[in-house]
Amino acid sequence: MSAQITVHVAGSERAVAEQTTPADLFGDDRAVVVARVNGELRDLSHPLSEGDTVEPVRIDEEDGLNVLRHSAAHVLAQAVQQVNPKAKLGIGPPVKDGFYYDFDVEEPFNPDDLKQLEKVMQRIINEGQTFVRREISDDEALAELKDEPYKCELIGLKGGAAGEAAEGANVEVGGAQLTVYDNLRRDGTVAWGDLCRGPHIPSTKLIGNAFKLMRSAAAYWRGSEKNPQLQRIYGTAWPSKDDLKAYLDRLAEAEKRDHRKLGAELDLFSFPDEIGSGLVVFHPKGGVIKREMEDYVRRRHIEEGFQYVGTPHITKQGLFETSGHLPYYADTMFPPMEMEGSSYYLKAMNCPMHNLIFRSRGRSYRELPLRFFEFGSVYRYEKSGVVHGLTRVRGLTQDDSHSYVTPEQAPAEIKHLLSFVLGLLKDFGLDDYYLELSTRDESDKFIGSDEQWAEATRVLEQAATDTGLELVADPGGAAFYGPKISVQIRDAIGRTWQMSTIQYDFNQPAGFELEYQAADGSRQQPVMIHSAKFGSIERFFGVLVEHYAGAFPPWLSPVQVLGIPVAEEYNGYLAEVAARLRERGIRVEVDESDDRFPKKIRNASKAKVPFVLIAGEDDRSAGAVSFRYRDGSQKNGVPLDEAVAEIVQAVEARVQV
RNA sequence: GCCGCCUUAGCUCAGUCGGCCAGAGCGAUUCACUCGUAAUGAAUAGGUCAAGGGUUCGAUUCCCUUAGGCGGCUCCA
Repeated sequence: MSAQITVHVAGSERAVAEQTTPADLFGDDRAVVVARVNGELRDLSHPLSEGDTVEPVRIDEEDGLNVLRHSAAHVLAQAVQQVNPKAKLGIGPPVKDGFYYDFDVEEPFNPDDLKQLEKVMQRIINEGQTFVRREISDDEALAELKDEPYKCELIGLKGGAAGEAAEGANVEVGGAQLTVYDNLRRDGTVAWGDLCRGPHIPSTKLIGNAFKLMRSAAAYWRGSEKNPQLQRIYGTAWPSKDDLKAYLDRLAEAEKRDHRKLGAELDLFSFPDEIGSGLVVFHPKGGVIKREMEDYVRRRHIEEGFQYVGTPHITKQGLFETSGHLPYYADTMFPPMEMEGSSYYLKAMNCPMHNLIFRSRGRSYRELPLRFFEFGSVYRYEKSGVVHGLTRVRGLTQDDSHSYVTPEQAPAEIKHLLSFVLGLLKDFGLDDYYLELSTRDESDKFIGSDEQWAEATRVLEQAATDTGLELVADPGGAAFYGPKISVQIRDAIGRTWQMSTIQYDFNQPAGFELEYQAADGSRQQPVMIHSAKFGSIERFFGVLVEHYAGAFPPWLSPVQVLGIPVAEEYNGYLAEVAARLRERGIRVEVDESDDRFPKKIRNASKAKVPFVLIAGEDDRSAGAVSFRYRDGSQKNGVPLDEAVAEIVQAVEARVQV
């Protein structure tokens, strides 16, 4: 009988034999894949020491899923090197919903390769190989991995630098002690090994058949454009086949909401090649939605004390020199047009022009806060590979505003803007978002003094914290002239997009020598606060399409009411109904086509019209209509007055139906 | 911008291992049907197979270039 040690297991003390492992404690439960020992994740085979606190980690909790996916990434790498021994390993961390592994290979992977690799992976998984940890010195590792140049590079960077080496690199070389994980076959022979911090699941068997390779893509080594590109394979792995299926179903569902697909199906907008990449045209139905959005937001701005202004789409170069933009953004602006001895740029930001409006005459402290607002169309040369539907375009319209305030007024103005922004998002039914605070880092692209930055950041952070919303730090993400708060919203397939922004700017007022006369007669420099509520009307539009899956609330719906006669005989009656609705400002159409009744219902359904009004003999003789709602439910024989009131009410209240 | 994949009718997609007139469904148009809750039937029109160049007796098919799209990476005022 060996010596006893005392460990804390899931809250209670237990005396166990020396060399006891978490596997001994939790081995009966196959869902336990690793252990948390004194707060650190460990393999189930990790021998416990006196006084250790140990907890089981299940495969379906976050840490467990990450370990499962990381192990699946190892199996992928093993499969790749089995098929192509010349493939060099990059890194292979778990990511949201899956994992990836980067490889340096002569030929990029194609979809058939992925199918083949899945088969090889399945064989490895079925073999039930075990992951065995082995400590190794730096020199031994460099010798053992002499054919893996990327791993050797990581060894050189390990420790403090590993976190910066690449996103995910610290799963390979975590702390001071390097470790290798060997995959052992049932007979004890080593099938494969990889430099890795671990931990891993005990056996490849646990991956089961609940994994799938999703896609391949190139990725820069250690995330830098200057480095060579490796070939990345993305995969997903889940505790069970059902979980995998649920995930794939979720992806398919999200794809149906994709605004690019719905935009074409619902005839909202398109991107004609003839115009150019990233340049959208709104069709009449999309135009209705866009106009409703703009009308509402314009009205709200005016209610909040903004003055509507207008500025041109192009400007001479000097303006962007004064604003300080040109040195930073010239390469993301469309190249200039030469005319009459001047260089004219397409506008990429509105603020300099608003500054000129401010500067057009003397300003008094009594005018502050002075708030300018417009729908400003800007053009940005987005790289060809990043243009994406309505969410990343080259021509966009910002609902852009600039508040000119005294430094003392800034905190209140920021609070005012933030609550205005969040109120607007709520009016549009958006709720899946978080706040991000973008600040400066050590880079020299940021201008202004440390004190100015600290003050601006403090003011923004306070306002953001006061909302009580989730706040994520984004160091280095600030504009060159000042920090910003942004609202990040999630799209149908989980990508997040920056929408509203509020930026604190002490630099442009200096560049433009903006000033106002204070009460004591002195001349003072205002602070300007940039804010965009939708951010970009195009992007906001795209997010709305996905948020509602095309089934817009009535106030935004291109067609709010569609009348469907049971037979041609009732076209006239429905035309009268439509006229009454139209008097109340409702967008209403009557389907007088030759289609048969069920076909008309189907078309209305596909068009996601919020209110379908049906009329046949029963309805006409009663002076009524029958409602058919989007969910297929019915309300028959509704008297006309009531029907009109219900529809008008729903539109005015901006509710979803 | 980089890497990979893709581009056939308005839309979704077959097809051509290089060979007569390139197909379907939906949509559109016309005709018939007048119908009570997600597809009535028939006919017709619609394609320089993304564009340009090359190889070939012959290219929508193979090669190159360009444009556009998709998925990532990098970037994102």
